Amino acid sequence: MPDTPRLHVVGQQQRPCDDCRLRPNCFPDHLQGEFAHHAANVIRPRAPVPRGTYLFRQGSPVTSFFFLRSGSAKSVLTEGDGRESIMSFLFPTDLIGTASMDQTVYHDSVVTLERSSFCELRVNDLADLFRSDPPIQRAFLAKVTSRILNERHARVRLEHSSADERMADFLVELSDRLLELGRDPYELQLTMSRYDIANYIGLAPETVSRVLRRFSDKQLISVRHKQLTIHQPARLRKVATTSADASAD
Amino acid sequence: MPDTPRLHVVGQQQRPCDDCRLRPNCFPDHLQGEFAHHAANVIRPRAPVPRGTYLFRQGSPVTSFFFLRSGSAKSVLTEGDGRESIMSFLFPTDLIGTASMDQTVYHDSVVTLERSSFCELRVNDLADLFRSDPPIQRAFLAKVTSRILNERHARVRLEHSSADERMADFLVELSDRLLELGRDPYELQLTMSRYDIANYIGLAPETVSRVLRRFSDKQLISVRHKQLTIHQPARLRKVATTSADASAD
DNA sequence: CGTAGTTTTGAACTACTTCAAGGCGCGTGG
DNA sequence: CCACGCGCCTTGAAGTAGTTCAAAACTACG
Repeated sequence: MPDTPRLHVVGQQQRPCDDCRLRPNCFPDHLQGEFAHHAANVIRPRAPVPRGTYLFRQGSPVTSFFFLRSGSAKSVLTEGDGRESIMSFLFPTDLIGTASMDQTVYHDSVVTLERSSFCELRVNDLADLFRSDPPIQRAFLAKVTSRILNERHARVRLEHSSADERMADFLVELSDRLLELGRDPYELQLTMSRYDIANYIGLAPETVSRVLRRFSDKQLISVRHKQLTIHQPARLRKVATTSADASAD
Repeated sequence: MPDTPRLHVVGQQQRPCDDCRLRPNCFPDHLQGEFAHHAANVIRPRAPVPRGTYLFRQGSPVTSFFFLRSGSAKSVLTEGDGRESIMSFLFPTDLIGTASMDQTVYHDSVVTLERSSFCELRVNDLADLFRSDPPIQRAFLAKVTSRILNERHARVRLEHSSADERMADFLVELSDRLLELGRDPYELQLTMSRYDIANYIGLAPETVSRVLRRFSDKQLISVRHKQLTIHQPARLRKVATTSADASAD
Protein backbone atom coordinates (compact mmCIF):
# COMPACT_ATOMS: atom_id res chain seq x y z
CA MET A 1 0.00 0.00 0.00
CA PRO A 2 2.18 2.76 -1.29
CA ASP A 3 0.64 6.15 -1.47
CA THR A 4 -2.37 5.88 0.80
CA PRO A 5 -3.07 8.99 2.82
CA ARG A 6 -1.40 8.80 6.17
CA LEU A 7 -3.99 8.21 8.79
CA HIS A 8 -4.07 10.15 11.96
CA VAL A 9 -5.27 7.92 14.72
CA VAL A 10 -7.33 10.04 17.03
CA GLY A 11 -9.14 9.45 20.24
CA GLN A 12 -11.47 12.37 20.66
CA GLN A 13 -10.63 14.69 17.86
CA GLN A 14 -12.61 17.87 17.74
CA ARG A 15 -13.00 18.29 14.02
CA PRO A 16 -12.12 15.11 12.29
CA CYS A 17 -12.60 16.46 8.78
CA ASP A 18 -10.49 19.56 9.18
CA ASP A 19 -7.15 17.98 8.54
CA CYS A 20 -8.32 15.10 6.39
CA ARG A 21 -6.45 14.82 3.15
CA LEU A 22 -9.50 13.47 1.40
CA ARG A 23 -11.62 16.39 2.35
CA PRO A 24 -11.84 17.91 -1.12
CA ASN A 25 -13.06 14.58 -2.48
CA CYS A 26 -15.29 13.45 0.32
CA PHE A 27 -18.17 15.89 0.21
CA PRO A 28 -16.92 18.40 -2.31
CA ASP A 29 -19.77 20.85 -2.01
CA HIS A 30 -20.31 20.70 1.67
CA LEU A 31 -17.11 20.22 3.51
CA GLN A 32 -16.56 23.89 3.45
CA GLY A 33 -17.71 26.22 6.14
CA GLU A 34 -20.51 25.11 8.33
CA PHE A 35 -20.53 21.51 7.40
CA ALA A 36 -17.28 20.69 9.03
CA HIS A 37 -18.71 22.08 12.21
CA HIS A 38 -21.80 19.89 12.21
CA ALA A 39 -20.03 16.88 10.80
CA ALA A 40 -17.41 17.06 13.50
CA ASN A 41 -20.00 16.04 16.03
CA VAL A 42 -21.06 12.88 14.31
CA ILE A 43 -18.40 11.65 11.90
CA ARG A 44 -15.87 9.67 13.87
CA PRO A 45 -12.52 8.45 12.60
CA ARG A 46 -11.73 4.86 13.53
CA ALA A 47 -8.46 3.05 14.03
CA PRO A 48 -7.25 1.04 11.01
CA VAL A 49 -8.23 -2.60 10.66
CA PRO A 50 -6.36 -5.47 9.01
CA ARG A 51 -7.19 -7.22 5.76
CA GLY A 52 -10.25 -9.45 5.85
CA THR A 53 -12.14 -7.41 8.46
CA TYR A 54 -15.90 -7.29 8.13
CA LEU A 55 -17.35 -3.82 8.60
CA PHE A 56 -20.73 -5.44 8.76
CA ARG A 57 -22.40 -8.61 7.66
CA GLN A 58 -25.44 -9.10 5.50
CA GLY A 59 -28.51 -9.59 7.67
CA SER A 60 -27.31 -7.84 10.81
CA PRO A 61 -29.09 -4.68 11.94
CA VAL A 62 -27.90 -1.39 10.51
CA THR A 63 -25.94 0.58 13.06
CA SER A 64 -23.62 2.76 11.01
CA PHE A 65 -22.58 4.00 7.65
CA PHE A 66 -18.92 4.44 6.86
CA PHE A 67 -16.59 6.47 4.72
CA LEU A 68 -13.51 4.66 3.57
CA ARG A 69 -10.42 6.71 4.29
CA SER A 70 -7.57 4.50 3.25
CA GLY A 71 -7.22 1.03 1.78
CA SER A 72 -9.94 -0.79 -0.11
CA ALA A 73 -12.87 -3.13 0.45
CA LYS A 74 -15.46 -5.17 -1.38
CA SER A 75 -19.20 -5.36 -1.02
CA VAL A 76 -20.48 -8.93 -1.23
CA LEU A 77 -24.03 -10.10 -1.71
CA THR A 78 -24.87 -13.63 -0.61
CA GLU A 79 -27.77 -15.27 -2.40
CA GLY A 80 -30.25 -17.66 -0.91
CA ASP A 81 -28.46 -20.58 -2.50
CA GLY A 82 -25.12 -19.52 -1.04
CA ARG A 83 -23.64 -18.04 -4.19
CA GLU A 84 -21.69 -14.86 -3.58
CA SER A 85 -21.65 -11.88 -5.88
CA ILE A 86 -19.31 -8.96 -5.55
CA MET A 87 -21.36 -5.84 -6.04
CA SER A 88 -18.63 -3.24 -5.85
CA PHE A 89 -15.10 -2.48 -4.85
CA LEU A 90 -14.76 0.42 -2.47
CA PHE A 91 -12.10 3.09 -2.37
CA PRO A 92 -11.33 6.16 -0.27
CA THR A 93 -14.18 8.70 -0.03
CA ASP A 94 -16.77 6.05 -0.86
CA LEU A 95 -19.86 6.02 1.27
CA ILE A 96 -20.37 2.50 2.56
CA GLY A 97 -23.80 1.12 3.27
CA THR A 98 -25.70 2.78 0.43
CA ALA A 99 -27.64 -0.40 -0.24
CA SER A 100 -28.98 -0.30 3.29
CA MET A 101 -30.47 3.16 3.39
CA ASP A 102 -33.73 1.77 4.62
CA GLN A 103 -31.85 1.46 7.90
CA THR A 104 -33.28 -1.92 8.76
CA VAL A 105 -30.72 -4.59 8.10
CA TYR A 106 -27.56 -4.62 6.00
CA HIS A 107 -28.31 -6.05 2.58
CA ASP A 108 -24.71 -6.97 1.84
CA SER A 109 -21.44 -7.58 3.64
CA VAL A 110 -18.38 -5.37 3.40
CA VAL A 111 -14.88 -6.80 3.88
CA THR A 112 -11.54 -5.04 3.69
CA LEU A 113 -9.12 -6.14 1.00
CA GLU A 114 -6.11 -4.72 2.79
CA ARG A 115 -5.30 -2.77 5.94
CA SER A 116 -7.83 0.06 5.85
CA SER A 117 -9.29 2.85 7.88
CA PHE A 118 -12.71 4.46 8.03
CA CYS A 119 -14.84 7.17 9.42
CA GLU A 120 -18.02 6.07 11.08
CA LEU A 121 -21.42 7.73 10.98
CA ARG A 122 -23.96 6.14 13.30
CA VAL A 123 -27.51 5.96 11.98
CA ASN A 124 -28.77 7.57 15.14
CA ASP A 125 -26.76 10.62 14.30
CA LEU A 126 -27.86 10.74 10.71
CA ALA A 127 -31.19 12.38 11.38
CA ASP A 128 -29.45 14.99 13.52
CA LEU A 129 -26.95 15.72 10.83
CA PHE A 130 -29.69 16.15 8.27
CA ARG A 131 -31.61 18.41 10.56
CA SER A 132 -28.68 20.59 11.53
CA ASP A 133 -27.51 20.94 7.97
CA PRO A 134 -30.23 20.31 5.38
CA PRO A 135 -27.98 20.70 2.34
CA ILE A 136 -25.90 17.80 3.57
CA GLN A 137 -28.91 15.66 2.91
CA ARG A 138 -28.68 16.34 -0.78
CA ALA A 139 -24.97 15.67 -0.75
CA PHE A 140 -25.74 12.38 0.89
CA LEU A 141 -28.32 11.53 -1.73
CA ALA A 142 -25.78 12.47 -4.38
CA LYS A 143 -23.41 9.87 -2.93
CA VAL A 144 -26.16 7.31 -3.02
CA THR A 145 -26.94 8.24 -6.62
CA SER A 146 -23.32 7.92 -7.54
CA ARG A 147 -23.29 4.37 -6.23
CA ILE A 148 -26.49 3.51 -8.07
CA LEU A 149 -25.03 4.79 -11.30
CA ASN A 150 -21.86 2.87 -10.73
CA GLU A 151 -23.77 -0.33 -10.19
CA ARG A 152 -25.89 0.32 -13.24
CA HIS A 153 -22.79 0.73 -15.27
CA ALA A 154 -21.51 -2.56 -13.93
CA ARG A 155 -24.73 -4.17 -14.96
CA VAL A 156 -24.78 -2.75 -18.46
CA ARG A 157 -21.25 -3.99 -18.84
CA LEU A 158 -22.47 -7.47 -18.00
CA GLU A 159 -25.35 -7.34 -20.42
CA HIS A 160 -23.75 -6.21 -23.59
CA SER A 161 -20.04 -6.73 -23.46
CA SER A 162 -17.40 -9.23 -24.43
CA ALA A 163 -14.75 -10.46 -22.02
CA ASP A 164 -12.24 -7.97 -23.43
CA GLU A 165 -14.61 -5.07 -23.05
CA ARG A 166 -15.48 -6.01 -19.50
CA MET A 167 -11.89 -6.34 -18.43
CA ALA A 168 -10.79 -3.13 -20.14
CA ASP A 169 -13.72 -1.27 -18.68
CA PHE A 170 -12.91 -2.57 -15.23
CA LEU A 171 -9.34 -1.36 -15.50
CA VAL A 172 -10.49 2.02 -16.76
CA GLU A 173 -12.85 2.23 -13.82
CA LEU A 174 -10.02 1.62 -11.37
CA SER A 175 -7.79 4.05 -13.19
CA ASP A 176 -10.43 6.79 -13.03
CA ARG A 177 -10.81 6.25 -9.32
CA LEU A 178 -7.09 6.69 -8.82
CA LEU A 179 -7.15 9.88 -10.81
CA GLU A 180 -9.96 11.25 -8.67
CA LEU A 181 -7.87 10.57 -5.62
CA GLY A 182 -4.91 12.35 -7.09
CA ARG A 183 -2.78 9.28 -7.47
CA ASP A 184 -1.01 7.89 -10.49
CA PRO A 185 -3.86 6.53 -12.62
CA TYR A 186 -1.64 4.09 -14.50
CA GLU A 187 -0.24 2.17 -11.58
CA LEU A 188 -2.97 -0.13 -10.32
CA GLN A 189 -2.76 -2.14 -7.13
CA LEU A 190 -5.05 -5.10 -7.63
CA THR A 191 -5.79 -5.63 -3.97
CA MET A 192 -8.57 -8.04 -4.88
CA SER A 193 -7.98 -11.59 -6.08
CA ARG A 194 -8.48 -12.74 -9.65
CA TYR A 195 -11.50 -14.64 -8.38
CA ASP A 196 -12.97 -11.42 -7.06
CA ILE A 197 -12.38 -9.65 -10.34
CA ALA A 198 -13.89 -12.53 -12.28
CA ASN A 199 -16.93 -12.53 -10.05
CA TYR A 200 -17.32 -8.78 -10.33
CA ILE A 201 -17.27 -8.65 -14.10
CA GLY A 202 -19.10 -11.92 -14.60
CA LEU A 203 -16.39 -14.15 -16.04
CA ALA A 204 -14.56 -17.32 -15.10
CA PRO A 205 -11.24 -16.67 -13.32
CA GLU A 206 -9.46 -18.47 -16.13
CA THR A 207 -10.90 -16.01 -18.62
CA VAL A 208 -9.67 -13.09 -16.56
CA SER A 209 -6.22 -14.57 -16.66
CA ARG A 210 -6.35 -15.09 -20.40
CA VAL A 211 -7.64 -11.61 -21.15
CA LEU A 212 -4.93 -10.02 -19.05
CA ARG A 213 -2.41 -12.11 -20.93
CA ARG A 214 -3.87 -10.94 -24.22
CA PHE A 215 -3.72 -7.28 -23.18
CA SER A 216 -0.20 -7.82 -22.02
CA ASP A 217 0.79 -9.37 -25.35
CA LYS A 218 -0.67 -6.37 -27.11
CA GLN A 219 1.43 -4.04 -24.95
CA LEU A 220 -1.68 -2.36 -23.58
CA ILE A 221 -0.64 -3.18 -20.05
CA SER A 222 1.86 -5.15 -18.07
CA VAL A 223 1.08 -7.25 -15.06
CA ARG A 224 3.29 -8.51 -12.31
CA HIS A 225 1.56 -10.23 -9.45
CA LYS A 226 -0.93 -7.68 -8.15
CA GLN A 227 0.79 -4.72 -9.70
CA LEU A 228 -0.68 -3.66 -13.03
CA THR A 229 0.64 -0.88 -15.23
CA ILE A 230 -1.37 0.73 -18.00
CA HIS A 231 0.83 1.58 -20.94
CA GLN A 232 -1.72 2.69 -23.51
CA PRO A 233 -4.67 4.24 -21.70
CA ALA A 234 -6.31 5.56 -24.86
CA ARG A 235 -6.35 2.20 -26.59
CA LEU A 236 -7.50 0.50 -23.42
CA ARG A 237 -10.36 2.92 -23.17
CA LYS A 238 -11.26 2.21 -26.74
CA VAL A 239 -11.38 -1.51 -26.08
CA ALA A 240 -13.63 -0.78 -23.11
CA THR A 241 -16.32 0.84 -25.23
CA THR A 242 -15.82 -0.47 -28.73
CA SER A 243 -15.93 -4.20 -28.84
CA ALA A 244 -13.68 -3.69 -31.85
CA ASP A 245 -10.27 -4.56 -30.46
CA ALA A 246 -7.25 -2.46 -31.25
CA SER A 247 -6.01 -5.42 -33.27
CA ALA A 248 -2.67 -7.13 -32.85
CA ASP A 249 -0.24 -4.41 -33.94
CA MET B 1 -55.10 -3.47 -19.17
CA PRO B 2 -57.65 -5.38 -17.16
CA ASP B 3 -57.61 -4.81 -13.49
CA THR B 4 -55.74 -1.55 -13.12
CA PRO B 5 -57.09 0.71 -10.42
CA ARG B 6 -59.60 3.14 -11.81
CA LEU B 7 -58.06 6.52 -11.92
CA HIS B 8 -59.86 9.52 -10.66
CA VAL B 9 -58.92 12.47 -12.80
CA VAL B 10 -58.80 15.41 -10.52
CA GLY B 11 -58.23 19.07 -11.01
CA GLN B 12 -57.48 20.44 -7.60
CA GLN B 13 -58.11 17.61 -5.26
CA GLN B 14 -57.58 18.35 -1.61
CA ARG B 15 -56.13 15.07 -0.46
CA PRO B 16 -55.08 13.01 -3.40
CA CYS B 17 -53.98 10.01 -1.39
CA ASP B 18 -57.12 9.65 0.65
CA ASP B 19 -59.14 7.70 -1.82
CA CYS B 20 -56.28 6.10 -3.72
CA ARG B 21 -56.63 2.39 -4.06
CA LEU B 22 -52.90 1.92 -3.91
CA ARG B 23 -52.57 3.71 -0.66
CA PRO B 24 -51.78 0.64 1.44
CA ASN B 25 -48.96 -0.25 -0.96
CA CYS B 26 -47.57 3.14 -1.72
CA PHE B 27 -46.01 4.24 1.55
CA PRO B 28 -47.23 1.53 3.85
CA ASP B 29 -45.84 2.97 7.05
CA HIS B 30 -46.57 6.58 6.44
CA LEU B 31 -49.75 7.05 4.55
CA GLN B 32 -51.65 6.86 7.75
CA GLY B 33 -52.46 9.83 9.85
CA GLU B 34 -50.39 12.90 9.42
CA PHE B 35 -48.67 11.93 6.29
CA ALA B 36 -51.69 12.18 4.11
CA HIS B 37 -52.08 15.70 5.34
CA HIS B 38 -48.58 16.80 4.39
CA ALA B 39 -48.49 14.76 1.25
CA ALA B 40 -51.72 16.27 0.06
CA ASN B 41 -49.95 19.54 -0.44
CA VAL B 42 -47.22 18.24 -2.68
CA ILE B 43 -48.20 14.97 -4.31
CA ARG B 44 -50.27 15.76 -7.36
CA PRO B 45 -52.23 13.27 -9.44
CA ARG B 46 -51.82 13.71 -13.18
CA ALA B 47 -54.08 12.85 -16.08
CA PRO B 48 -53.30 9.54 -17.81
CA VAL B 49 -50.91 9.48 -20.76
CA PRO B 50 -50.83 7.13 -23.76
CA ARG B 51 -48.32 4.41 -24.54
CA GLY B 52 -44.88 5.61 -25.52
CA THR B 53 -44.97 8.80 -23.45
CA TYR B 54 -41.68 9.94 -21.98
CA LEU B 55 -41.95 11.05 -18.36
CA PHE B 56 -38.47 12.44 -18.69
CA ARG B 57 -35.43 11.97 -20.86
CA GLN B 58 -31.92 11.13 -19.86
CA GLY B 59 -29.86 14.29 -19.61
CA SER B 60 -32.63 16.78 -18.98
CA PRO B 61 -32.73 18.61 -15.64
CA VAL B 62 -34.53 16.93 -12.78
CA THR B 63 -37.85 18.59 -12.08
CA SER B 64 -39.98 15.88 -10.53
CA PHE B 65 -40.20 12.42 -9.15
CA PHE B 66 -43.22 10.29 -9.90
CA PHE B 67 -45.26 7.49 -8.46
CA LEU B 68 -46.79 5.19 -11.01
CA ARG B 69 -50.47 4.73 -10.32
CA SER B 70 -51.71 2.60 -13.18
CA GLY B 71 -50.15 1.02 -16.22
CA SER B 72 -46.45 0.25 -16.61
CA ALA B 73 -43.25 1.81 -17.84
CA LYS B 74 -39.62 1.06 -18.50
CA SER B 75 -36.47 2.84 -17.44
CA VAL B 76 -33.92 3.02 -20.24
CA LEU B 77 -30.25 3.90 -20.00
CA THR B 78 -28.54 5.12 -23.16
CA GLU B 79 -24.82 4.54 -23.33
CA GLY B 80 -22.30 6.80 -24.94
CA ASP B 81 -22.15 4.53 -27.94
CA GLY B 82 -25.90 4.65 -28.41
CA ARG B 83 -26.68 1.24 -27.00
CA GLU B 84 -29.77 1.15 -24.86
CA SER B 85 -30.19 -0.91 -21.73
CA ILE B 86 -33.42 -1.42 -19.91
CA MET B 87 -32.71 -0.97 -16.24
CA SER B 88 -36.11 -1.79 -14.84
CA PHE B 89 -39.77 -2.21 -15.55
CA LEU B 90 -42.00 -0.05 -13.41
CA PHE B 91 -45.36 -0.89 -11.90
CA PRO B 92 -47.94 0.84 -9.72
CA THR B 93 -46.57 2.23 -6.42
CA ASP B 94 -43.04 2.38 -7.81
CA LEU B 95 -41.11 5.54 -7.13
CA ILE B 96 -39.76 6.82 -10.44
CA GLY B 97 -36.53 8.75 -10.62
CA THR B 98 -34.57 6.91 -7.92
CA ALA B 99 -31.46 6.95 -10.08
CA SER B 100 -31.56 10.73 -10.13
CA MET B 101 -31.67 11.49 -6.44
CA ASP B 102 -28.76 13.84 -6.81
CA GLN B 103 -31.38 16.15 -8.34
CA THR B 104 -29.12 17.38 -11.08
CA VAL B 105 -30.06 15.70 -14.32
CA TYR B 106 -32.03 12.55 -15.07
CA HIS B 107 -29.66 9.63 -15.53
CA ASP B 108 -32.10 7.54 -17.50
CA SER B 109 -35.29 7.91 -19.51
CA VAL B 110 -38.68 6.59 -18.51
CA VAL B 111 -41.28 5.63 -21.12
CA THR B 112 -44.76 4.24 -20.64
CA LEU B 113 -45.48 0.79 -22.03
CA GLU B 114 -49.22 1.34 -22.09
CA ARG B 115 -51.74 3.99 -21.13
CA SER B 116 -50.63 4.96 -17.63
CA SER B 117 -51.17 7.49 -14.89
CA PHE B 118 -48.94 8.99 -12.25
CA CYS B 119 -48.65 11.18 -9.25
CA GLU B 120 -46.06 13.89 -9.44
CA LEU B 121 -43.77 15.16 -6.72
CA ARG B 122 -41.78 18.24 -7.70
CA VAL B 123 -38.24 18.37 -6.41
CA ASN B 124 -38.86 21.83 -5.05
CA ASP B 125 -41.48 20.37 -2.79
CA LEU B 126 -39.34 17.49 -1.68
CA ALA B 127 -37.38 19.44 0.90
CA ASP B 128 -40.62 20.82 2.32
CA LEU B 129 -42.09 17.38 2.59
CA PHE B 130 -39.03 16.09 4.38
CA ARG B 131 -39.07 19.02 6.74
CA SER B 132 -42.75 18.85 7.55
CA ASP B 133 -42.66 15.11 8.10
CA PRO B 134 -39.20 13.77 8.92
CA PRO B 135 -40.25 10.10 9.03
CA ILE B 136 -41.31 10.35 5.40
CA GLN B 137 -37.68 10.83 4.62
CA ARG B 138 -36.87 7.37 5.81
CA ALA B 139 -39.79 5.95 3.90
CA PHE B 140 -38.42 7.65 0.84
CA LEU B 141 -34.97 6.19 1.43
CA ALA B 142 -36.60 2.82 1.88
CA LYS B 143 -38.12 3.15 -1.59
CA VAL B 144 -34.74 4.04 -2.99
CA THR B 145 -33.20 1.07 -1.22
CA SER B 146 -35.86 -1.19 -2.60
CA ARG B 147 -34.97 -0.11 -6.13
CA ILE B 148 -31.25 -0.60 -5.48
CA LEU B 149 -31.89 -4.09 -4.23
CA ASN B 150 -34.05 -4.85 -7.21
CA GLU B 151 -31.37 -3.72 -9.59
CA ARG B 152 -28.76 -5.69 -7.72
CA HIS B 153 -30.86 -8.75 -8.05
CA ALA B 154 -31.16 -8.13 -11.77
CA ARG B 155 -27.42 -7.87 -11.96
CA VAL B 156 -26.72 -11.04 -10.01
CA ARG B 157 -29.13 -12.80 -12.30
CA LEU B 158 -27.02 -11.67 -15.23
CA GLU B 159 -23.79 -12.77 -13.68
CA HIS B 160 -24.50 -16.27 -12.64
CA SER B 161 -27.51 -17.60 -14.42
CA SER B 162 -28.46 -19.59 -17.47
CA ALA B 163 -31.07 -18.41 -19.95
CA ASP B 164 -33.71 -20.60 -18.32
CA GLU B 165 -32.94 -19.26 -14.88
CA ARG B 166 -33.07 -15.68 -16.06
CA MET B 167 -36.36 -16.09 -17.80
CA ALA B 168 -37.95 -17.99 -14.94
CA ASP B 169 -36.68 -15.46 -12.46
CA PHE B 170 -38.05 -12.63 -14.55
CA LEU B 171 -41.49 -14.22 -14.65
CA VAL B 172 -41.41 -14.84 -10.91
CA GLU B 173 -40.47 -11.21 -10.41
CA LEU B 174 -43.48 -10.05 -12.39
CA SER B 175 -45.71 -12.51 -10.61
CA ASP B 176 -44.59 -11.27 -7.22
CA ARG B 177 -45.32 -7.71 -8.22
CA LEU B 178 -48.85 -8.66 -9.21
CA LEU B 179 -49.36 -10.39 -5.90
CA GLU B 180 -48.21 -7.29 -4.02
CA LEU B 181 -50.77 -5.29 -5.91
CA GLY B 182 -53.51 -7.73 -5.06
CA ARG B 183 -54.00 -9.01 -8.58
CA ASP B 184 -53.93 -12.53 -9.94
CA PRO B 185 -50.24 -13.42 -9.82
CA TYR B 186 -50.56 -16.08 -12.50
CA GLU B 187 -51.99 -13.98 -15.29
CA LEU B 188 -49.19 -11.85 -16.65
CA GLN B 189 -49.67 -9.05 -19.15
CA LEU B 190 -46.39 -8.72 -20.99
CA THR B 191 -46.81 -5.08 -21.84
CA MET B 192 -43.19 -4.91 -22.95
CA SER B 193 -41.87 -6.36 -26.20
CA ARG B 194 -39.75 -9.49 -26.46
CA TYR B 195 -36.87 -7.22 -27.35
CA ASP B 196 -37.35 -5.34 -24.12
CA ILE B 197 -37.44 -8.54 -22.12
CA ALA B 198 -34.34 -9.83 -23.90
CA ASN B 199 -32.52 -6.60 -23.22
CA TYR B 200 -33.56 -6.59 -19.59
CA ILE B 201 -32.36 -10.08 -18.82
CA GLY B 202 -29.36 -9.93 -21.10
CA LEU B 203 -30.29 -12.37 -23.84
CA ALA B 204 -30.95 -12.28 -27.57
CA PRO B 205 -34.64 -11.92 -28.44
CA GLU B 206 -34.48 -15.26 -30.24
CA THR B 207 -33.35 -16.92 -27.04
CA VAL B 208 -36.25 -15.42 -25.13
CA SER B 209 -38.57 -16.89 -27.68
CA ARG B 210 -36.98 -20.30 -27.47
CA VAL B 211 -36.97 -20.40 -23.68
CA LEU B 212 -40.63 -19.44 -23.53
CA ARG B 213 -41.32 -22.23 -26.00
CA ARG B 214 -39.40 -24.66 -23.84
CA PHE B 215 -41.32 -23.62 -20.70
CA SER B 216 -44.53 -23.93 -22.65
CA ASP B 217 -43.64 -27.44 -23.81
CA LYS B 218 -42.96 -28.42 -20.23
CA GLN B 219 -46.40 -27.13 -19.20
CA LEU B 220 -44.87 -24.64 -16.81
CA ILE B 221 -46.65 -21.81 -18.56
CA SER B 222 -48.70 -21.01 -21.59
CA VAL B 223 -48.24 -17.98 -23.78
CA ARG B 224 -50.58 -16.33 -26.21
CA HIS B 225 -49.41 -13.07 -27.67
CA LYS B 226 -48.71 -10.85 -24.70
CA GLN B 227 -50.81 -12.86 -22.29
CA LEU B 228 -48.84 -15.35 -20.23
CA THR B 229 -50.29 -17.80 -17.75
CA ILE B 230 -48.25 -19.52 -15.08
CA HIS B 231 -49.45 -23.08 -14.54
CA GLN B 232 -46.84 -24.41 -12.18
CA PRO B 233 -45.55 -21.56 -10.04
CA ALA B 234 -43.58 -23.79 -7.70
CA ARG B 235 -41.64 -25.48 -10.47
CA LEU B 236 -41.07 -22.18 -12.19
CA ARG B 237 -39.65 -20.78 -8.99
CA LYS B 238 -37.39 -23.74 -8.71
CA VAL B 239 -36.06 -23.20 -12.20
CA ALA B 240 -35.42 -19.58 -11.26
CA THR B 241 -33.04 -20.45 -8.45
CA THR B 242 -31.78 -23.92 -9.23
CA SER B 243 -30.22 -24.06 -12.62
CA ALA B 244 -31.30 -27.70 -12.40
CA ASP B 245 -34.35 -27.76 -14.60
CA ALA B 246 -37.47 -29.53 -13.56
CA SER B 247 -36.71 -32.01 -16.35
CA ALA B 248 -39.01 -32.99 -19.14
CA ASP B 249 -41.82 -34.78 -17.31
C1' DC C 1 -56.99 -6.71 -47.15
C1' DG C 2 -52.41 -5.41 -47.49
C1' DT C 3 -48.16 -3.80 -45.21
C1' DA C 4 -44.93 -3.06 -41.51
C1' DG C 5 -43.30 -4.62 -37.34
C1' DT C 6 -42.83 -8.30 -34.17
C1' DT C 7 -42.16 -12.99 -33.02
C1' DT C 8 -40.85 -17.57 -34.05
C1' DT C 9 -38.08 -21.15 -36.06
C1' DG C 10 -33.93 -23.22 -38.15
C1' DA C 11 -28.90 -23.98 -38.84
C1' DA C 12 -24.14 -22.71 -38.41
C1' DC C 13 -20.83 -20.57 -35.58
C1' DT C 14 -18.07 -18.88 -31.63
C1' DA C 15 -16.80 -17.02 -27.27
C1' DC C 16 -16.65 -18.44 -23.05
C1' DT C 17 -16.78 -22.23 -19.67
C1' DT C 18 -15.33 -26.32 -17.70
C1' DC C 19 -12.16 -29.68 -16.51
C1' DA C 20 -7.46 -30.84 -15.64
C1' DA C 21 -2.77 -30.06 -14.60
C1' DG C 22 1.40 -27.39 -13.84
C1' DG C 23 3.84 -23.25 -11.88
C1' DC C 24 4.55 -19.65 -8.85
C1' DG C 25 4.46 -16.77 -4.60
C1' DC C 26 3.85 -16.26 -0.02
C1' DG C 27 3.54 -17.42 4.64
C1' DT C 28 4.82 -20.74 8.05
C1' DG C 29 7.68 -23.43 10.66
C1' DG C 30 11.94 -25.59 11.18
C1' DC D 1 17.34 -17.64 7.10
C1' DC D 2 15.94 -21.19 4.20
C1' DA D 3 12.75 -25.01 2.98
C1' DC D 4 8.29 -26.66 2.61
C1' DG D 5 3.47 -26.59 1.64
C1' DC D 6 -0.79 -24.54 0.47
C1' DG D 7 -3.48 -21.57 -2.21
C1' DC D 8 -3.59 -18.55 -6.11
C1' DC D 9 -2.80 -18.01 -10.67
C1' DT D 10 -1.85 -19.50 -15.31
C1' DT D 11 -2.06 -22.46 -19.31
C1' DG D 12 -4.05 -26.03 -22.33
C1' DA D 13 -7.76 -28.75 -24.58
C1' DA D 14 -12.45 -30.04 -25.17
C1' DG D 15 -17.30 -29.05 -24.72
C1' DT D 16 -21.55 -26.21 -24.98
C1' DA D 17 -24.87 -22.62 -24.29
C1' DG D 18 -26.18 -18.87 -26.44
C1' DT D 19 -25.50 -15.77 -30.51
C1' DT D 20 -25.87 -14.57 -35.11
C1' DC D 21 -27.67 -14.73 -39.58
C1' DA D 22 -31.50 -15.68 -42.43
C1' DA D 23 -36.21 -16.36 -43.46
C1' DA D 24 -40.94 -17.63 -42.59
C1' DA D 25 -45.31 -16.89 -39.79
C1' DC D 26 -48.01 -14.23 -37.37
C1' DT D 27 -50.20 -9.85 -35.49
C1' DA D 28 -51.76 -5.59 -35.56
C1' DC D 29 -53.41 -1.69 -37.73
C1' DG D 30 -54.66 1.37 -41.13
